[in-house]
Amino acid sequence: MTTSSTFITSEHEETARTLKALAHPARLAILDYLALQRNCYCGDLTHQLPLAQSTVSQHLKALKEAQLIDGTIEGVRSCYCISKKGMEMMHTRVIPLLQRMNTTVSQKCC
Amino acid sequence: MTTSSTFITSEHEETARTLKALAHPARLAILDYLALQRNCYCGDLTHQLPLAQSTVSQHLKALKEAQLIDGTIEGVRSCYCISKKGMEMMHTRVIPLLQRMNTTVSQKCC
DNA sequence: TTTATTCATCGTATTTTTACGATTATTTGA
DNA sequence: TCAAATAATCGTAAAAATACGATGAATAAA
Repeated sequence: MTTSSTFITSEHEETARTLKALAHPARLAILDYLALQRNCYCGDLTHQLPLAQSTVSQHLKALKEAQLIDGTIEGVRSCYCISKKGMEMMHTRVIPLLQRMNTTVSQKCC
Repeated sequence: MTTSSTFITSEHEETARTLKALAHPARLAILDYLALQRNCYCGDLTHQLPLAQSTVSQHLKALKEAQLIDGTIEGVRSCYCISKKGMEMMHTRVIPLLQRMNTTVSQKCC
């Protein structure tokens, strides 16, 4: 399903990619933690989450590929934080799309 | 991953379920169409989307189970529309969670 | 009554996601 | 130099998502 028709736009495809990266309880928890703590290491998350280190690393990779977080190597560790660019995208693309679904809904329609 | 720890809250799990239902280009397109048209039948969508009728029906089911749309049988057809209740949940749960990720982001942090 | 229309559901194949342990690479500390 | 710590990556197994055609159930039209 990468076939973009006029009905399914590139906006739908791009937004769906971002939403897919967000759509996991562990990844939401990681983002919430980062929002609160400003930044953290992979190990911090591995201690908090009921998941193996390799799984946490994998979730971080997914968030990074979706440009929702940034990661920097600090010696032997990796420091992660919420991506400013990703948050901009969230406010310019994702949230507006979700909000415009509300426009014509006034009462029961069918 | 249904193990709710103190780190992964029920809010994260519930919101992830909603986001997962949203995280597909065809489903976003359906919701966008419903927001514009107010309501439509399964057949309308099947004509528009590059997908088989059974697949469209399956996507509609996913949206319905996530309480994002309502469906009513009208004779031989099924009429779908955006769920008022689902939109309320979007504004009280989903969007606030996405927005609070932005709070502590001011500049590059790692 | 018979036929056509519409849509949900079933069965199934394929792909993707999720999770884990093991391994590897890098860096720090002894 | 050698051992420990940290995190990424690899290989892999299991589960979930996605898509399709075929079928079935219900209604409407002939």
